[in-house]
Amino acid sequence: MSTPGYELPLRLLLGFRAIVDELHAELAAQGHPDLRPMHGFVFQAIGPDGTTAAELGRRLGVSKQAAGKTVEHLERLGYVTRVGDPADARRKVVRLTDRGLDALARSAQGFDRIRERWERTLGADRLAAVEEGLRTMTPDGHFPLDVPGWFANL
Amino acid sequence: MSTPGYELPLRLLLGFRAIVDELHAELAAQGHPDLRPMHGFVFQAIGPDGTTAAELGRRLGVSKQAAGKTVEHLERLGYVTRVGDPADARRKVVRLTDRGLDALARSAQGFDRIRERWERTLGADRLAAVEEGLRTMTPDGHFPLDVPGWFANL
DNA sequence: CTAGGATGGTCAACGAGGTTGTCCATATAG
DNA sequence: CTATATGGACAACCTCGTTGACCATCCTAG
Repeated sequence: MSTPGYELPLRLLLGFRAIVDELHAELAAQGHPDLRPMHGFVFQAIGPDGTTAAELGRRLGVSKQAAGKTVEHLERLGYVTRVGDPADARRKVVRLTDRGLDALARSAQGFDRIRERWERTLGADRLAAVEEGLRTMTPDGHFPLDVPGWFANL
Repeated sequence: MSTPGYELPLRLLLGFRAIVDELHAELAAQGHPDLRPMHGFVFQAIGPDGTTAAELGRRLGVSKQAAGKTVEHLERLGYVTRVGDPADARRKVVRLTDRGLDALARSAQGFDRIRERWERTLGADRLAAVEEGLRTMTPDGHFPLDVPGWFANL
């Protein structure tokens, strides 16, 4: 009786979830209790130069209205601001605030800490084997940002 | 420059997504277009002998009401039936129909096929290293069904 | 045998977050 | 200048998970 095929995707999901849950517990303890898993993808999609709600919706794989609601929510939480574009009166550019940048930095540090914990538990070689195997089996290059839209249909 | 910590969860998610998308495409082409990715895990949780909605909720980590709604939905799609338990008039046992068993069998075969493809690409030992590492780092026992809500809400 | 607690199922209200449809303001191409 | 495309906002609706409440049924301790 070999390993059943369903175990692999299940473990992948559980691993992702375990890391994300741990990260958000850290973030909550560091002054970001309202951040949710999808917000990291939203911050990445906004990018350093900011973007519009419509463009954000395209990047995230959701409608512009849904993106607009998310932006409004993050604005209430103080993570983003919307400023009018002098070059185009229709556009309202969404930008990360200092608080948003702080959350982004803490997320990066948190992911590094969690990886170090995996490394201590598994050992450097076994963790490297996992990462190397996943690197081989998953597409390289740009990480897709349409995760929120994809997750909704799960 | 060592591996950034954010790569691991991203690769885990990408791997999960790749497998699930591939299986979903197969199932849709085999007469199960309404089956959504997480339903396979629900079928696994129901098991060959059937269960109650309350027990299903416990196994999936959601409320009994949510499990009941999922059962109702799967019942409309023809994948499960609910039959009264003669030994306990409170219980309504959820069982897989022939269609449900067919979907379960095709899912299992699909997952196995995809795992074999990973094994051919990575080699048996490297795939085993990935699975073993994930097995070490992820908790046993729960097939989380609340994934969409988890991703958006917490 | 009965009283009290635990368990299973269902109904109702709510919230988060997504969707489509519509409308208006503004840009831009022909 | 006009026609089309785009960005933003509003409204109605859907899906799905949650909690709270309620009732029927089982089980166990007196």
